Amino acid sequence: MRLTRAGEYAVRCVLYLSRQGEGVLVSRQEVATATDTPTHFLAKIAQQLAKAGIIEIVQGAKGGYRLLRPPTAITLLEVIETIIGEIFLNDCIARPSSCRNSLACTVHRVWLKAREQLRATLASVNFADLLAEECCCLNPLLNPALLNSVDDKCEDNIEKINPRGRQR
Amino acid sequence: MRLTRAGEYAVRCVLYLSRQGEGVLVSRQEVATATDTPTHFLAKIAQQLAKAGIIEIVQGAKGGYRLLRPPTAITLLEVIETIIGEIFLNDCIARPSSCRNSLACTVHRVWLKAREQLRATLASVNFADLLAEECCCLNPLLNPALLNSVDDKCEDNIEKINPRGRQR
DNA sequence: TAGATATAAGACAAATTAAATCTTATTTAT
DNA sequence: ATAAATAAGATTTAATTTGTCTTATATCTA
Repeated sequence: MRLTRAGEYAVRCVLYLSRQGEGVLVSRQEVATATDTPTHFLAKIAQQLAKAGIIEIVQGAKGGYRLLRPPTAITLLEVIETIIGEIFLNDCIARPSSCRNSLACTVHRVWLKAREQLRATLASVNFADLLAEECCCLNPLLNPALLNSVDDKCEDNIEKINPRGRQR
Repeated sequence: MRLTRAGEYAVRCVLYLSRQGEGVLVSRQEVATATDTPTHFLAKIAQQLAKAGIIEIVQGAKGGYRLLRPPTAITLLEVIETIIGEIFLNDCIARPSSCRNSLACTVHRVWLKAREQLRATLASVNFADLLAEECCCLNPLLNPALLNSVDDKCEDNIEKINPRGRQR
């Protein structure tokens, strides 16, 4: 029950392109190096992002990728679902035909709420928001707008999970 | 990004035991048949539930499983995390050492919120709640308490996902 | 106490999914 | 034309999930 690595790579890719600016052409090689993504894997991810109208792929020598929209117009949910498909959380909701037992069906209502909440949270953040801080764990100058929209116990949680701090 | 089948089976198992009542001994065979779970797979799941103090396993002839607590004292989150482990949603939060790129780290804050919301939603429902209705898709007599605690657009969503209705 | 019946525990195998790589083809700048 | 870049998809590798099997142990009943 977690985001796949392909999803993580896609987020990094769009974030990197957002930092360079809308419409700026960046080579695949540069993106791959900067985001620590295997080049050929990035190619596949980029193709999906292009199909979704998030980036444009420029072929040929001096080719590369460029963001097609302003970072404010791209949500985290959109990028993630472009790669891993619509989020459903459980089979019972995703493929109702797989649910042959009425007992299992009893939990539908809860899963639907959980799913909608999760999607709403991811949809509430765009890439300009994400760009506003280098890293939420290290940067002491937190963006107030972001603080409002998300859990303000972030530091505590990160501390709890990883007491030694994040490594580069 | 979804609940595993083992998790689904665990929910069905605890739900079935809840229906029989706290402390009532039910054979593994009966649970397996009723919940449509492979017997040996159920055995493994039951062992985890037992370790977590949710059920008791009685060995020997006339053995089986029994619920150790009232259904009101068992949450959906507890059963699910007993089987699939603590919910983290993404690697970056689960294993901070896997996050070598500060770009990826920027999304930590959002994932933490999403994760806490999801866990809170699953923790807000106990097995007495779940037992209150046979199946949220079919039973017209919905439990008002449940309706308050979860998304009231359930029917619409289910309709949207599966227009032909749920099959047995 | 012996035999039957049930679960315990964990090894093992199959299936599925995810991740990464590789190859051939195509596109474009120079 | 050539070089440099991506396209597309086949293939491989790895990880995870699911399911099965075997041997051991416990308990009821006769």
